[in-house]
Amino acid sequence: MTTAAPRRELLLEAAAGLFAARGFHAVGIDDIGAAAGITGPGVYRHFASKQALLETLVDRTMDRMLDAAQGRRDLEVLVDLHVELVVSERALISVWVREQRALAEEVRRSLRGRMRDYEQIWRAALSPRRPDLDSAQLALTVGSSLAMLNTTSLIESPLPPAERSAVLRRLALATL
Amino acid sequence: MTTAAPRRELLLEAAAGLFAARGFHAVGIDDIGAAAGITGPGVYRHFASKQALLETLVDRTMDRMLDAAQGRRDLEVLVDLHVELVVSERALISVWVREQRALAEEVRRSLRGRMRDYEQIWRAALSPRRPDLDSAQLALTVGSSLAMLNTTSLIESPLPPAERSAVLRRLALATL
DNA sequence: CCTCGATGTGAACGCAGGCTAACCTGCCTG
DNA sequence: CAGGCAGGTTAGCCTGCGTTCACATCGAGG
Repeated sequence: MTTAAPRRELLLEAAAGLFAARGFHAVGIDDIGAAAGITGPGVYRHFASKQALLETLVDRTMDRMLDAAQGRRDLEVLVDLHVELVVSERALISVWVREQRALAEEVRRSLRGRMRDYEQIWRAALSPRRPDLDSAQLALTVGSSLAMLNTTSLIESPLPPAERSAVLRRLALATL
Repeated sequence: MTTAAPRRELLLEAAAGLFAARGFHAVGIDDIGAAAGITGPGVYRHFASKQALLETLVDRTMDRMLDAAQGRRDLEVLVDLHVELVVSERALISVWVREQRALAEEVRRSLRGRMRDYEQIWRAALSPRRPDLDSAQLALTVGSSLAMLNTTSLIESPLPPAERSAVLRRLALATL
């Protein structure tokens, strides 16, 4: 039924859910293992450490953002792609947004670099539309818009996903 | 010069700065004490626990939001007040936004209730301007706008504070 | 003075929790 | 069929850290 999924993937899903719900530090290795159907120490057959699990999650999320946006020049397409990611992968986004501080400094640096690349794609798509903004204002605007999408996706709402997406899209375009 | 401030206030300031920079769990009691000029155990002369420190910080932030907004009916005034708070108290906002999960469930519940009150004030000010939105859309819009202000205030930017405020204000009004 | 409460200190306790060690099992392969 | 790697298990180590304890200091009143 559910899982032809190899254990490693199960662990990543379990960890994403738990980290999103309770926060990295509040989740124990035993919790993660149990949620994936094994005991705590078994996790170390698949990941070198609890931190490595978090790194993998955050890295993958960043990969997905960059892969999707790579080469796109149309701002509305970029918004749609980001909205799509953000509503369909709430747990990953939550972890990505809130738990970066739990990473080693070196990993965070590389991550910030890649995030800069991502924002650069957005800025390039935005700047022709907004000749009124200088580069610092452009950067802050893009950063805000993304921050809004990321954190808004975590808000509970009775609206069905399709309508949520529509609202998010409208809000993002309004800020841009 | 610096400190006629009683120790208790020093501790709160120190804790706010440290929690904002490193996160609640990554900060030790000894760090907090040291940053306020005493040793770790000395903290317990002023607060019952590390959690109590966090509670006080978060509670105060919520108080300030509610007090400022109480009775206001003009949306632009509400935006200005929030922007003002958010740019002048980055550490408090950072803690308030990111560390609520570290609180006991009971405290979080009460906090969510007060946050609902705060958003209710915003919704009341927004709804006459946006008859096109139903109540769920209104709620999500307000939530997004606030989420954007809160998290954007944490973004590093070369812009001077006054200009940052102006950008934030413009962005918030654009979403509303 | 003497005491007493407020405030701080160094030492130590206890426990949670990440991680390692030692061992078992079963499947795949030569 | 033998052997070995992949992937689990249980028990336990060990460190970090929040918290408590017993004791100093010191300014204020009686």
